[in-house]
Amino acid sequence: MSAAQPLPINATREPKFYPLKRYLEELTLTLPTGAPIPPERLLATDFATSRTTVRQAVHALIVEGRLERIHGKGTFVARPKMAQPLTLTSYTEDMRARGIEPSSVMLSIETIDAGDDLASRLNIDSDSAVIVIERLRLANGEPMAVERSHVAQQRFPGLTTHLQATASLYAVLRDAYSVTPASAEQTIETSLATPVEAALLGIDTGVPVMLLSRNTFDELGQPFEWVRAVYRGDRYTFVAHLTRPANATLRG
Amino acid sequence: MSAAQPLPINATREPKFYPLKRYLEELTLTLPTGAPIPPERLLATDFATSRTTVRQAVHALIVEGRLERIHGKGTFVARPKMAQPLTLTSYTEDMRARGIEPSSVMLSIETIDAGDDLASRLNIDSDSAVIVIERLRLANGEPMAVERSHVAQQRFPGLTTHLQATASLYAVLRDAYSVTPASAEQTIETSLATPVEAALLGIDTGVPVMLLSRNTFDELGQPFEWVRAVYRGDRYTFVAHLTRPANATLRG
DNA sequence: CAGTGGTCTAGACCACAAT
DNA sequence: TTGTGGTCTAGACCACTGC
Repeated sequence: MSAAQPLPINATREPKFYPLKRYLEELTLTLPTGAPIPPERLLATDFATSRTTVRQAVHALIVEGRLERIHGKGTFVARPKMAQPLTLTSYTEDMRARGIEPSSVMLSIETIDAGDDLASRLNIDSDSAVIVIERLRLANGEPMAVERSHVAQQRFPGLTTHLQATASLYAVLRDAYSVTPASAEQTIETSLATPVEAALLGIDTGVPVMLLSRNTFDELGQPFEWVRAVYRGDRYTFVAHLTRPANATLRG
Repeated sequence: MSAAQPLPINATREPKFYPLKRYLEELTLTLPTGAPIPPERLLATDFATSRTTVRQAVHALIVEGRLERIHGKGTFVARPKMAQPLTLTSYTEDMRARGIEPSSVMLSIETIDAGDDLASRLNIDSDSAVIVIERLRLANGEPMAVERSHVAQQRFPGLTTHLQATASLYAVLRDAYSVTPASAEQTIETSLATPVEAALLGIDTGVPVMLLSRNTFDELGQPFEWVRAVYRGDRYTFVAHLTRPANATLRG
């Protein structure tokens, strides 16, 4: 750990929408879930500002999961976020454990050429065929994530047919191919919803989302799946339980 | 896993800034890091749109870490993101391991009353004193995160004095109090930078950030620290290595 | 000084909901 | 039809950089 450094910190210029945002934030604390806040045009005149500025404040609270807009109806106090643990238990298990009814919608199953990137992630040849399974994940009927799983076709022959019967990929892999996930390497970063993702998740284009990328390994340490999933940033919190690596030095 | 459900998916209406965003995204791939893109006013006339719309496209790419704006100079191609592993190794260790020079700036040390929330997180009384340590984390001199650590004063008497000598909290806890982190529970969610956070991190108010909240436990399972940190969403990716819980059922 | 990004405004017009 | 949110515009004015 180095000592203090010259600090290039700028002055704090508070944007004009910020006081309004704080006002609305407090309002959401006093109002019950589902209660409407005043219309944008009224807030604009009341706070002597433009509607654009009002919308900035409202937008910030929507991204933070405090407000919800309904086109033509109004803007309302939203329900609190859900938590998603960072474990290798399944989406179904995790949701059930917290009393949420999970479901999935199969959006598409297609076969593509691996290409260099997918080939190295799945440890296969670049010209191998890869099955791409796209699913929408829901919790209590509300869209939560769009998930795209990639597996090697040569390793799971007939997988597409098996998936006609069950939507559960991991159940098929376990029952038909005796493959179970043993470990995974996962990254999480912020991203912005594309128009397609936004439409599927029922959010606006360009709002912040959590981009999850996971490489899943079997008991032999072989990668058998690569997943790229987009989670709603306004409805999800990821939770991780950490333990110390055996050889770690701790100085943080 | 439930079967398919009625799909409430809206039509994909692509916003006007999206084609321009794609154009600029490709441009960042052909240009080297640090190269400027055309000025906003020029892009507006070239693409027959308003400057507001141009700024939306540029903003999206800034949030994604592809572009960087410098006031009065221009907009430039940014460097790629860094990765932050989700482990209990220290910030210093993690950064050094990937060839990045870490540093910290102590922003403030103060003592406050615990209150109900902090009391339950640290397993102390509500009227106990809590030491709050706020630090700015940097990598190669660039601000990466603002971290606020909370520890019980009664457990670490004289901590404030110890911290005058070293900025490293974990080193002091280990050397002076024989406390080492054994496990932690951590959550990650998206948030928006407040004006203060934005000023410290050198980003704009309201851009997406990663909000990390961590409760750290010692070898006896006692919580000794609660941390709340804000990481730049445009510069960071969190990485987690997962292994399967012994009793987990896997059906995902 | 000219050129760049930063902020904010007033308003037009569209899309959707409720009546 | 009225009232709500959704999108986009043209432009004013400010702040900063570099000459």
